[in-house]
Amino acid sequence: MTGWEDIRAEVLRRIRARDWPPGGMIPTEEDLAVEFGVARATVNRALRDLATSGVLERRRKAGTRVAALPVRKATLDIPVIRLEIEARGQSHSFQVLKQSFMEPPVPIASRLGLGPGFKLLYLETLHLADGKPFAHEVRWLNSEILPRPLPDFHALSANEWLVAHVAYVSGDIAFSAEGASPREAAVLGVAPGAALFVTERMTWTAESPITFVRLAHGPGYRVQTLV
Amino acid sequence: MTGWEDIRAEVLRRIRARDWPPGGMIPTEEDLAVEFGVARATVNRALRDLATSGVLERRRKAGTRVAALPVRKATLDIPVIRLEIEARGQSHSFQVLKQSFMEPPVPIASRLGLGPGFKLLYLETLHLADGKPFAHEVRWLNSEILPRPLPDFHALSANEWLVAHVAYVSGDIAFSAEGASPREAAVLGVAPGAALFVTERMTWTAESPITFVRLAHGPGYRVQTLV
DNA sequence: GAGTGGTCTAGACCACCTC
DNA sequence: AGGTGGTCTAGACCACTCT
Repeated sequence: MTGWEDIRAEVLRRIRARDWPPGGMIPTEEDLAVEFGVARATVNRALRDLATSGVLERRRKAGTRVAALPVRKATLDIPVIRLEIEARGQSHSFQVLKQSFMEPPVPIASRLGLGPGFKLLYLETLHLADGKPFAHEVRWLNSEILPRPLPDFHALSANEWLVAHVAYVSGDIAFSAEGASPREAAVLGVAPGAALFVTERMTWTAESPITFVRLAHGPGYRVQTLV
Repeated sequence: MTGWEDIRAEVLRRIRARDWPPGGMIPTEEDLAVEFGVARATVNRALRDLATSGVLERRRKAGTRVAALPVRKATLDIPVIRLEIEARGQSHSFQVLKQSFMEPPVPIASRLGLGPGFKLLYLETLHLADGKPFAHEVRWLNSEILPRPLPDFHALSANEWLVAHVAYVSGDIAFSAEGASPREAAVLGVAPGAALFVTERMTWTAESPITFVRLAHGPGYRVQTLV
């Protein structure tokens, strides 16, 4: 009954027990395969998993060592906002506060790699959980590459429409803390300057930017992870 | 020249091209292996990777489908604070502001699973980047399970000593935004109530809590990820 | 140059889940 | 009950990088 997860557990045990101290080398895959009586591929699977979570550092020829200063890798789930609210047992609704077609501010245009004069669809939305303000969303959409016809974003969340109708995208995410602007304060019902948790996302198709989203969450919002 | 990464790329291309739409089934591993002319294990590796990043959903017997509402999985690197500062080309230093042995506040004690009357080592530290305040750290250490002798934490960062001398640990991480307390404001040189980015970490050995850390970062701090 | 991890193969058995 | 993904094996070749 020796699977790769058993081997991973045993390796972790030895690291915790300091049989294999931080910064030290551990035996080769082949040695471990012999010791545990499994194929090398099974050991490889276990060690590879520990390397992707930052516990081990592996290099060809150099071998495998226990990470001295482990860069912990944490995995976060970034769910669709409706699911996030429903997972709390609350009901999700939203209001489109503003919709227009205009040139984005320079910082956003440059981050999307767009020249001056390029217009984007702008959407400002308030997300509500059980009718109470949950997050303020500002979104810039590259309408040129969106499939037609465009839906009525007052009736359908832009996020979910994109997920269902636009190709799977890659992108990056950033978290920060910012003081609430007067507008955000008014919309979210907090004091101006109150600490907001801000999530910024940029998404792309293979070649073109699709959307930039900024989500500002009110007090009490947490992003949590299990390591 | 067909490796599992090529297959992952081709599968992603088909999803992006909507050959395989969101929520739809894709062929079985065996079919794809035949089509691509590789072993099933190679296809499995590619699809497994896409499943862990949230693009695909897989179930035995049910098969593999394109995620309809993709819960994006983002991976964050949580480096040791010294490395984080040095990676910006700045130099790291720190000052221990306070050190004592006392009972923690109830919320922290309960989160660590400790009964009343249990005393912990308390450390309050200011981290500096190029001499300027970078982050304010509050740390509670379970001194009972620490190896002896304890070092002089004024000379050696508690974090790095722990990494080097205590068993590799598991734990969880949470991010939030909070207004600066008067003390944090004074120490970090910001206005009281200013938005701080807060990272809270709890770490454990197999059985016992080791430490609770709260890091408050000043304005401008971002946590970024590549998806 | 040589040793190490990275990957692939072809086949097999199993656990699980839908039918 | 049967089909699907999850995993393991034994062997092989390759890429990288340290010496």
